[in-house]
Amino acid sequence: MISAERALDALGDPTRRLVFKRLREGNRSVQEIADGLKVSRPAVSQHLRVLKDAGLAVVRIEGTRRLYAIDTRGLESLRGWLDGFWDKTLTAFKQAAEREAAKERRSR
Amino acid sequence: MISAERALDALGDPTRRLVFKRLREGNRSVQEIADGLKVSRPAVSQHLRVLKDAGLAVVRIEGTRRLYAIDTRGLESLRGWLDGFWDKTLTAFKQAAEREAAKERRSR
DNA sequence: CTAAATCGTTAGCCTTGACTTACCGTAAGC
DNA sequence: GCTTACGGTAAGTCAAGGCTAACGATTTAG
Repeated sequence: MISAERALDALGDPTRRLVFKRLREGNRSVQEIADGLKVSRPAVSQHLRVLKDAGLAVVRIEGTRRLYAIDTRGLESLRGWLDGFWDKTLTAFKQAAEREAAKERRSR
Repeated sequence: MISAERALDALGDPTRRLVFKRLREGNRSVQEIADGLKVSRPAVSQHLRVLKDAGLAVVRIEGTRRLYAIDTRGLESLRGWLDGFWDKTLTAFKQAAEREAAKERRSR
């Protein structure tokens, strides 16, 4: 099971989001991902590890290269978290509105 | 305009997520939110400021109390970011698959 | 078999930011 | 007026983690 909270923690860093966005361009090596970014290759490597542990990235080893790509399970987990949060927010709003209405009736 | 990146930064902290979740219970004062959490009231106050700046919370002043609630605009921004990311990921996947297919045809 | 390329890992530095304590302003109640 | 409750802000501490530099393992090329 992939934790949405882990994914949120992972995406809470701006540089890591840049790395994550570059994963959309398909299977890329660490070097390719690091090029164009302002941080060193080891930094990118560490960010990729966090993304992988959070279920947001997958690796495929090809010779000495490691090709990273997006793991859609992390995105699905995030979407689920967001949907659930949205639902609970709406029901809470509805209940609050009903309480307000009841209070109105009592005071009238 | 509300930035989804700001929202992601804000939700990248576990304690802040706890504060955010408590906002679903309706209009709550800072003291009420802090009760049940393991951090002090000023800490909660700072978290609320970050959430507010990120478009995830709104305040309503009532006497000496400030009632915080969820700002749905932040959630909508997040959802938009996630949907856009999902779309671009899929199209990138599709393009990659087409490139793979073209390579297959060439090698045959 | 040697050399180069690729990437992970570790150590250490240093910045960021989460937290507490203390203080101050403000609004309501006596 | 005075007091009490509520909450934002400042100052300071401290741990988390992001970064670089150096090293090591593995694979491919020649």
